[in-house]
Amino acid sequence: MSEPSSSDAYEETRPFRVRSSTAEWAAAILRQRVTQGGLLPGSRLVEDELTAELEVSRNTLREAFRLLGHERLLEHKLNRGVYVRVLSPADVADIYRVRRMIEGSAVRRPDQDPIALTALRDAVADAERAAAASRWLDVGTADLRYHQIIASLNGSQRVNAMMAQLLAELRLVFHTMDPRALHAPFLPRNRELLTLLESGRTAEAEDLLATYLDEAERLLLAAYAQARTS
Amino acid sequence: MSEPSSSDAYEETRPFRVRSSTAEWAAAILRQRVTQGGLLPGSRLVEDELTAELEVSRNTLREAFRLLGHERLLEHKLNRGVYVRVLSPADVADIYRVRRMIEGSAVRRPDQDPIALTALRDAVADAERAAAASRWLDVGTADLRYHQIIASLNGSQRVNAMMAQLLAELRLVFHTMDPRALHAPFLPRNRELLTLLESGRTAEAEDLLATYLDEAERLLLAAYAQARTS
DNA sequence: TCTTATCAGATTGTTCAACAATACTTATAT
DNA sequence: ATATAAGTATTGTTGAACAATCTGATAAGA
Repeated sequence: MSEPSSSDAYEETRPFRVRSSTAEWAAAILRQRVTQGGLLPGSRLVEDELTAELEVSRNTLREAFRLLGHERLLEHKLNRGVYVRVLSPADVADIYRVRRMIEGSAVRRPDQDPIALTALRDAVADAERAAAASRWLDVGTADLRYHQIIASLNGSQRVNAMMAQLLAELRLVFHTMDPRALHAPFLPRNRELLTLLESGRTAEAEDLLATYLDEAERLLLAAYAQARTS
Repeated sequence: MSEPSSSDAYEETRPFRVRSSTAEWAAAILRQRVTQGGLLPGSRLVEDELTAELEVSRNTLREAFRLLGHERLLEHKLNRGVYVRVLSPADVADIYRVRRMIEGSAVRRPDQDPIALTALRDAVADAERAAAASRWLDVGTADLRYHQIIASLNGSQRVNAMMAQLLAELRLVFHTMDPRALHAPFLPRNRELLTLLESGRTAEAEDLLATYLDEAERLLLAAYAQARTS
C-alpha cells in the first residue's frame, strides 16, 4: 500500500460531495483506482476496509459497488464479495467485435465534424509527444482518447457512453501487460487514419480501421494469454 | 463439489428471492411495471410507498433504484426522488441512431446463423397471428423480439445487452401512443426483410432496413409530439 | 491417507431506527 | 401580488444489529 490512507488525501475532492451523492463520490474514487491500475483485476474489495478508508457507511459503499458493477468494472458474487473484473479472452474478442461496429460505423459517415477532426489531431500529437519521451502510459491514454473521439463521429450520446464503458473495460486488460508493446505499433496508423478522414476517403479509412482493429485484437489476445499463463 | 441432487427440485419450488439478491428481485418487479406500462413515464416512485408494498427495506429499495437508473428506465434526481424516465424527442432520435448502427451492422454480415433465421421466422409468424386477432400489444412484443434477434446476428453479448436496454427504453415511448398505428405499417416489411436475409441479399436488406428505420423514427416522433401536446 | 462431517470465525445480505440535509408547502408580512 | 419565513415531508446517510452464507481448520470415520 503506497498511497496515503488518511482522510486528508481526499480533502481536495470533498466539496464534490455536496453536488453529487456520497455513493457516486465513492464510486468515482474506486473507478479511478481500477482504471488507473491501483486495483488490479481479481483484487477483492472488502467492505470493512473500504468503509474505514473512505469514511462512508456500508450501505453507501454498497451503492457504489452496484454502480461500478453495472459498468462491468467490478464483479459482484453473491455472498462472496466484490472483485475487480477479470476479463476472459472471450470478453476481449467481444469488445473488439463492438469496437469494429462502432468505429466502423463512425468512419463510414461522409459528413464529419471539423471540431472532432481537430480533437483527433490533438490526440495524435499528444500520443507522439508522449512516445518520444517514452511515457507509454500517457501514450495509452491519448490512444484511448483518440478512439473515443472516433466513436463520437457517430453523433450519438448513447454510443459515446457505450464506447467510454468499453474502453474502461479494455483498460483492465492493459494493466496486466507492457504498455509499449501494446501501443507503439499503432501510433503511425492513428495518424494515417486521420489523414484519410481529413481528405474524406471513407472507404480507405474503413479498410484501414478494420485491419487495424483485427491486428490489435490479435496482438492483445496473444500477449494476454501469455501474461495469464506466466 | 458434490451437491445432493435432491436440492435441484427443491430450489425450483422456492421463491426467486432466495436465489438472487432481494435488491434484484425488487428491481425485476419495478422493471416489469415500467416496461409493461403499469408505471407511466413521469410517475414518481416514493420510497415509503414501495417499501411498504414490496416489503423490503429502504436500503434494498434504493439499491434497486440504482440498478434501474443505470438501465435508463428510472431517473434519479438528487434529494428530489426517483421518476420513471420521460424520453425527449432527442432521446428517440438518438435511440434510432444507435439502432441504425446495430441493426445495419447485423444485416450486413454475410455469415448468418440459421438458428437466428428460424427464430426470426417465428417472430414474424407470431406478429402476424397477433395482428390478425387485433392483439396489438402482442404484435409490439413480437416486433421487439424480431429486432432483438436481428441485433444478435452481430454475435456479440455486449451488443445484445445494449439492444435489450435500447428496446426497453423504446417501450417507455410506446405506452403513450396507439400500438396499432405504431406496428401495423411494419409487419409486411419484417417479412420482406426476412426473405432478403434468407436469400443472402445483404445489400438489399441493408437498404430496406435503413428506410424502414428512418420511417419508423419519423412516424414515432410525429405521433410522440402529438401525444405530448394533447 | 483420504474423505467426510462439523464447527467456529469472518464476511456479506438485509433490516431497522435515527438524524441530517434538502425540497416542497403553507402562512405571514410587506 | 410578491417575497420571505417557518413548518412539513421526503430523501440522504449513518450505525448497529442480526441472519444467511462462505471459508478454513479441526475432528471423525472409512
